[in-house]
Amino acid sequence: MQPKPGSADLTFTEAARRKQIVAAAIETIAELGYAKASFAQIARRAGLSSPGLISYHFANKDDLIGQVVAEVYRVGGEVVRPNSAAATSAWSALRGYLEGSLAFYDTHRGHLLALVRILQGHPEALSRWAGPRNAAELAGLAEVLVRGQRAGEFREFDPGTVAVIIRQLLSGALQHLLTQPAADLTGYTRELVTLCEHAVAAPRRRIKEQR
Amino acid sequence: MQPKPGSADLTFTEAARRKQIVAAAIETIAELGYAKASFAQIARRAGLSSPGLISYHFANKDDLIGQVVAEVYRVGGEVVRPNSAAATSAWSALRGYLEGSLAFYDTHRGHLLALVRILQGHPEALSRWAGPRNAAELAGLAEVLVRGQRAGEFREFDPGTVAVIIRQLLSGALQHLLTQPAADLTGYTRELVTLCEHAVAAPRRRIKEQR
Amino acid sequence: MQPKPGSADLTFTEAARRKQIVAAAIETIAELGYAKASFAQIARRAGLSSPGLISYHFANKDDLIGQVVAEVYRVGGEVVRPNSAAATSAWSALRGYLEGSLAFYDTHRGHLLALVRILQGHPEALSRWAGPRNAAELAGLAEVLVRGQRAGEFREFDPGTVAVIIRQLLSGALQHLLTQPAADLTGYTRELVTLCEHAVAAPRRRIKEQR
Amino acid sequence: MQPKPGSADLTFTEAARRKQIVAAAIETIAELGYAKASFAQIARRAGLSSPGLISYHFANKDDLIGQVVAEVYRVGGEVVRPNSAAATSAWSALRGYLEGSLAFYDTHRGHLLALVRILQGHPEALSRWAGPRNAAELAGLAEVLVRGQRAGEFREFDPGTVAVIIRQLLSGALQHLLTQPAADLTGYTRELVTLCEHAVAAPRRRIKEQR
DNA sequence: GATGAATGAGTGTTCATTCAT
DNA sequence: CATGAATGAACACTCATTCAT
Repeated sequence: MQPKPGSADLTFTEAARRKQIVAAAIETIAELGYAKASFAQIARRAGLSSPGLISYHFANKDDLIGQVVAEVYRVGGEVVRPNSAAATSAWSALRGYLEGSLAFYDTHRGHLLALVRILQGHPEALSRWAGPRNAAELAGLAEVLVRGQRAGEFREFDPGTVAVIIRQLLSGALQHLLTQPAADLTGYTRELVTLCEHAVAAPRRRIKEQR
Repeated sequence: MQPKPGSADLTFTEAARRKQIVAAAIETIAELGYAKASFAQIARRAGLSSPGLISYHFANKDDLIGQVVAEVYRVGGEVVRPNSAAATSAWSALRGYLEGSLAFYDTHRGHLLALVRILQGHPEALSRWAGPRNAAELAGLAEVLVRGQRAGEFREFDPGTVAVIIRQLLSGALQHLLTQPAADLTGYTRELVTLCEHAVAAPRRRIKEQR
Repeated sequence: MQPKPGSADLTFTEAARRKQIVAAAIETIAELGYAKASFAQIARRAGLSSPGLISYHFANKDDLIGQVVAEVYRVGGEVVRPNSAAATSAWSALRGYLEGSLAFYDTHRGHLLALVRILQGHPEALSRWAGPRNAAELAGLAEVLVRGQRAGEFREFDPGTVAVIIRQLLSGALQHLLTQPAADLTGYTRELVTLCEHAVAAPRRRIKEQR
Repeated sequence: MQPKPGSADLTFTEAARRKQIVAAAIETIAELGYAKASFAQIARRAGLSSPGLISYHFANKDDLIGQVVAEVYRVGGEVVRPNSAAATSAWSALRGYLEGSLAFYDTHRGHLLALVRILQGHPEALSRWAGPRNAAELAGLAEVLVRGQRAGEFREFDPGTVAVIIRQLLSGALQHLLTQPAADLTGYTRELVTLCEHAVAAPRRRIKEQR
């Protein structure tokens, strides 16, 4: 009945409408929370004449929400990736990833607020949409850690687990940012980066004095 | 109209029913998420004849949810506190807090899943119920950090910020646990504790070689 | 199941309870309006342990409300009747009835507020409870009017109709009193009595035979 | 969300539906009383598929009820105004107002029954919807009375109070009409008009014998 | 493609009434 | 006689979704 998301056969206006609706959905969810982001509200923000139009362009509410999640990850990937890709040492890659992520959180609060609220409000959002993407991100991060260990930059630890922990430090930072919008981001970033450095760094030339 | 939560003057059956309903609410929210945890669902799980019975025992949905939050924090306090109270050094107190929290997360996944979903789904849950409690917990944690710094156990850092970060490491661990129920908790705990140790420990006898 | 209102076989405590509940019902309805006067509210004001007790003593909500109406009319009859019974001329009887009614309205605002709210809120209250009583009152009033016409005190008019109109002047006055509690009752009474006098008095020839 | 009552931008079907629902509400309230006039009952009478449709067209129950009140006053104004506007003398204006009102009451019993029941059943109906309109009507009536007094048509009295009393005579007549649908309206009207005439008329050609 | 009217299941909450104790 | 727990129908209101035009 509706045009399906098979991205190939979308009219131009189709695609534009979908983008417009996704953007309105992000704005709405960020503003009202997931639970109160009804089609009516989203349609109002998108300047649509009726909530029915959303149903016309998306198969489901889940379909729309899935697109929203995809959009946020897409933008995030675009922004953060170059930040760590250019790095030479593992630590500078890690640092780039941390700082890039935090900067992205700061400049795209609306997107991330929407994402967080979806992940919180939709019981299956995590497993359906975020899970795989997070796994990929985690894998990339773990790879950097392994590289750092091999290069002697990082101490011994289980790279998978530590990757998870670092990832969660970032989630925590995001939470902090969204909850306390006035927080001192620069100071927070510095403290977090330093903490990570201490947490993973190999004891420099100090093997004998190890406790 | 309804018997109010002034815990003093509750009938025995009243108290039992309330406990039963709170338990069913925890179960339901853990299973379905906050948004879909309707009185109808909770009543079904509690074996009640009608959703109206919940309204009979609780003034509000918020009243019930508040009781759920209180219950989770109550249990958590009971389990975690002794773990760090007995400690002598700041580091062993911190370690006890970390390990105790993680153990509690592990043994009470349902409770914590419900709590997390409430904090995510209810727009005022954080400010109304969790905020004060978290602040108290953070203050206690910061105090331990300061104690450690004075005793020379911990390096120099801003205790408030690092307390926030450590708190978020625990939230992250909880998230991990709830998301990946099959994860190796023992390994994860060990890694997290080690990471924290490196993150906060003072460089022993290495003041001169400081970066 | 319940003791029926057949007033004969009531225990002493039974009767006392019923009076108490009726009084609480009057108070509640006057205060909250008919629609919000739930058994729970009435029971609270009566100091009863449960709304169920009202159901125990009255067959129905309608049963209770009927008793409330009866009580108000009973008190009203007791207060107003002597006021006009002692009169000699028809006009003084009429005047006594008017002034007595208004005085009763003034001193028993709670009772009358409850009565009015019942008559307004209960779709069948008028036909079931108030209708017959009003008819009786009207008949008495018409009788006075006829007496006055025969005595040459009153002009020619249809006694039944004018009785209705005078009755409604009183309803109007009551409405006024309940709506504007600060109104000047004395002035209002004087104006109303004068108006009635002009409205029914026989033309001229009365300058000499003035009341 | 819903089309708002800004009567300008209503679709044709919108307007029709709203009229239909208002009409059904009037019918329902007249029949069942305000308290039992649920959306379900109104929807049934309007032939709607679900109560939800009413919520779709009106923001609130109060919104709907407000429209009902407005409608009744609108119709009433249309019918009664011309009746007294054409008058030359104060008395003929007053008479026109009385007769016009009574005629309107007679031909629109359903509308007025609904209005009365709303004013009685809704705790804020009077202050919110009827109060201002009644005040305006009273002011107009008092003006006529003053005019009559200045012209020597009416005796001395407090115009405000007598306006209230006359207004209440009409309310009383309405009450009578609604309560006793079989009553002889013509006779009643004649009697009421005569009574008012006597009640307010200046003693004719007896200026010298003035009390 | 787009519109707006409609649908119907679902929400939390209230309340008279019942009944075992 | 009295209690308090329980019941279930009813309430206004919300919302994703459908569909004729």
